[in-house]
Amino acid sequence: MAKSIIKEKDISTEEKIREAAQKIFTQKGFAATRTRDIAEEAGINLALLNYYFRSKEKLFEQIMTEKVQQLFSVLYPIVNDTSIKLEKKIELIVTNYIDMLMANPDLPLFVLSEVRNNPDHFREKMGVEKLMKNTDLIKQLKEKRPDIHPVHFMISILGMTVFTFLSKPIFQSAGLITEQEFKKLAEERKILIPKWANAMLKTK
Amino acid sequence: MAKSIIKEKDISTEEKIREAAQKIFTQKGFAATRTRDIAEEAGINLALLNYYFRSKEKLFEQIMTEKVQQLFSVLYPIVNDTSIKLEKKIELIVTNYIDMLMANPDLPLFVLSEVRNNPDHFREKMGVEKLMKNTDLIKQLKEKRPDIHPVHFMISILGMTVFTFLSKPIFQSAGLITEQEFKKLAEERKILIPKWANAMLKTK
DNA sequence: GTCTATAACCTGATAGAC
DNA sequence: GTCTATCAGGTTATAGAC
Repeated sequence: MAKSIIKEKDISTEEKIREAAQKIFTQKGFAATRTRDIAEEAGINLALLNYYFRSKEKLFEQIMTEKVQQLFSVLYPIVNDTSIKLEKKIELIVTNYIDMLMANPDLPLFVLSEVRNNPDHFREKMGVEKLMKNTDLIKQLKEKRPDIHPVHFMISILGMTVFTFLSKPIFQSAGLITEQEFKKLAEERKILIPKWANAMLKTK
Repeated sequence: MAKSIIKEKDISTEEKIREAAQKIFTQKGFAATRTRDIAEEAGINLALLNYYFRSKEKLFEQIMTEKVQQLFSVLYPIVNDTSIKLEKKIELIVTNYIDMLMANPDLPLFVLSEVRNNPDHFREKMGVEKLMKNTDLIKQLKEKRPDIHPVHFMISILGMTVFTFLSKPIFQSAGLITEQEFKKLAEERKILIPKWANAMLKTK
């Protein structure tokens, strides 16, 4: 009973550091991040970071593993659900992914960059195989279009979805789009991309 | 006449440094790159780098400007050629872009990362407006599909094209694709993406 | 657990000899 | 122009007081 007295808003120091690290690491990447920035963002002292996580590398590893999971876990429940037909699967993937990326716009660039800098290190952690090898989605794609390698559809659907967020800074810094307009654009793409994907599946 | 005696292979020290810098910067980004790495790659001494370029920042700026140009200049001649009809324009954009990215696979991630880290700094240098504002391509897209904002098509076509190379390290590190298979895949996409883009233009 | 002070190290840049 | 040696500044990590 005594334990329940602890207020919910009292997040532990460890958690404060973790959240600050998430923010800074995903924004600037490993190399450009200074542990001082994380400490300041967390509102604690630099020494505490090493007290809880031992090193910048160790802290980064935790965050990175978490973020990689976040990037892929949206897809796991969908790609293997045999009760959902192909068209609906694509729609779910796109809408769920756009929602997730609206909340975490820095995620793709962060993961792509850090994986590129250290490819073998994240081999097991990503579990792309669980997305691409023998899933129900892949089976459905092969059945519908035996003439085209399913990876082509995956790259195209995810490309149309993710590149929306990757190219955002380019369009924004060129003054071609406001934050408001981007939101509208992203919402529109929830409808457009599945429609287009279906058209792609039918092209002769 | 005397000048022609100089052998072609005698590239200047300045050029050696520039080429080494290109390689390392595009591979690792500004923050993760050490001037010592560049010097070593160029086969010269660290001091020479500062002798020729004054600072890491100045050297980076030169490379970055060059690389941004490289990334966009493929598109300029195509998007404004009024003698090429829409379908052919799309085909040219995709094939030229894939060829350029085959030779420079690190380019997109490098530019996207550095632009994000320093958005306002590259505003003028990129000239995305020259690609998106009042070009013949945009005009043709608007004419064909007045109901859909042309930026939707641009993001989708470039997304399908560029994401092929952005996701390459992911698929590779997962052991899902070899270098050989990737080459074949990229070649196939030169045909597939324009075909799909045309299908997208026709979807009701 | 949390802080201040500092050690140990790394990196960009320069001085000065050749 | 090119090198070696070194400085100056910044960053991670730790020691030690509270």
